Amino acid sequence: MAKHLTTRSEDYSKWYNELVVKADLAENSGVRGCMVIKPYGFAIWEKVQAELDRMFKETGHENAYFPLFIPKSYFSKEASHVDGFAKECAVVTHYRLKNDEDGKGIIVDPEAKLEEELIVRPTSETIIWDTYRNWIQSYRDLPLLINQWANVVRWEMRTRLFLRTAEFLWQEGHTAHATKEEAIAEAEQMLDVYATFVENFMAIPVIRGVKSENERFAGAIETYCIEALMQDGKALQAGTSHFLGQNFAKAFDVKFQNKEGKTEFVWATSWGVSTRLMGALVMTHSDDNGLVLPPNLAPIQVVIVPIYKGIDQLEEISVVAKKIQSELRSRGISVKFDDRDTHKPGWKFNEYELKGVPVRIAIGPKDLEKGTVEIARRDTLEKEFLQQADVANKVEHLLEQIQKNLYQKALDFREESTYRADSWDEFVDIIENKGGFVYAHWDGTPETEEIIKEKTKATIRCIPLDAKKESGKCILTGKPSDRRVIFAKAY
RNA sequence: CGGGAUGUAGCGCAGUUGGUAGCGCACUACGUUCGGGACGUAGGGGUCGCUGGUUCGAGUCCAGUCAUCCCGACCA
Repeated sequence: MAKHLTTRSEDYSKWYNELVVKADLAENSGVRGCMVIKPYGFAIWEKVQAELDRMFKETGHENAYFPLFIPKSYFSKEASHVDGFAKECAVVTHYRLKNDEDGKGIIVDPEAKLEEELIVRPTSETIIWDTYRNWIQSYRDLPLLINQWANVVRWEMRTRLFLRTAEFLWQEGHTAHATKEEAIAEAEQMLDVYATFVENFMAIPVIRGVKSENERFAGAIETYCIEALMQDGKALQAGTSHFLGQNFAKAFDVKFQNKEGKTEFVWATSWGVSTRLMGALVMTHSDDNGLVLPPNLAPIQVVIVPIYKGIDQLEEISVVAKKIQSELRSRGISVKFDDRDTHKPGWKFNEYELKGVPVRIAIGPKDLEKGTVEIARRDTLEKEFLQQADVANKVEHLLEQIQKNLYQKALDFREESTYRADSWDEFVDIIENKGGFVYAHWDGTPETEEIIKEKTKATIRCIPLDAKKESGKCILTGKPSDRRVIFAKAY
């Protein structure tokens, strides 16, 4: 499983196994790439949800929920949108089962055919905009700032755990605005929310940019994105925010009266991040010992492992452990005291390393004598002894340090893996032999991008928002270009 | 949908020219252990993906079928 997810040295299966397994659906079901998220993995996702949700609300958004099923006809209303999703939709055609007359089990009742098929949402633009039509009449109803936490289904030809599963969890924001400027500002603001979250909480450095025409979301005028670089040198799109113009407003006839009494179409945005972020987390930080979780996202930030012989010694150690646990908890740190007597200390050390717990505290008989504990950090695997009285201060500080260190390490890696290419040969050499981000000039045409993709498998990840004007020549065609864009092989 | 591979215990795999279904990990019990995945002893667990064929006899040979994985095309 997950053999595609390789570091330079090893594959990620054991890391993933802590979080997720491939869904064990019935054989012959034909459902590929569904996943079961295990409790430990889901706890991380819940932290992602909680923090993002807080940030959405801080920027004025509200949550709502729309139906899973979308009537087929909704999809015919926005042409480019349906083009983008038509090939990967799960379609509900019947609503009833019955016993097979031959007694061979259950079959779909042919008489229970739906008059209009239902599409399991691959994304909710269509049903949401159809609903918004009735919610918006006046400029006073705007802006409409709504987010939905949901699951969606995309029947991909090929799936990859976390990165591209048939069903995945995500949030999708859909907003309506009175002016173009306001909608663009919203799309940019949400990109900023994503970037801030991913960098500060997930400790994953990202580049903010806009997509080229080829990579743009189906139905969008502009797609803003954050792009991250994984340890194997491939790029991963970590989040997108789209300025949809009036495309959906026109397709679904969503109009409002402005202050002058004139009728106008609204301006729209949509934005989303998914459980793919979990894949990014694994592929950014993990090492050969397992997961490495940034403290801000770790369901368990500190684990205390007692080392003991006999129940008497465990009781003595427990007194110290519980004191430390409550000290740390009073500072808002999540602490697990693992006093199971079913596993040995060495086994536990390995288990929590695999799970990526940022800080481990071990307390044994020697520590009881000396009033110390052993403290180990997951990111560097360094260990040291501390006086018990100093633990709370030290750990609080250490968690901050680990958070920063992980970000810095990832950033350093990205810098080392970022290149500038000025000729075609140079470009091909880097893409094929080194991987990473390549800043290069491009003539701005979809045709050129397509040729580069065919030849090297590299695509334009984004046109960075902070790109400086610089005149140069397209690496493929030699035509003039006024700034560099980022190329990479992507997941 | 093209190209390659694979389906045998919960997981990872072996199974020779056809002859009683195996190994490692995990699991259960008891004992000794416990500062980096302990050890011993005794156990439990399988219609060998499915269907059909050849044969006295099929995990093994043949045909079909289903599914999965990897590489492409498609995509967050």
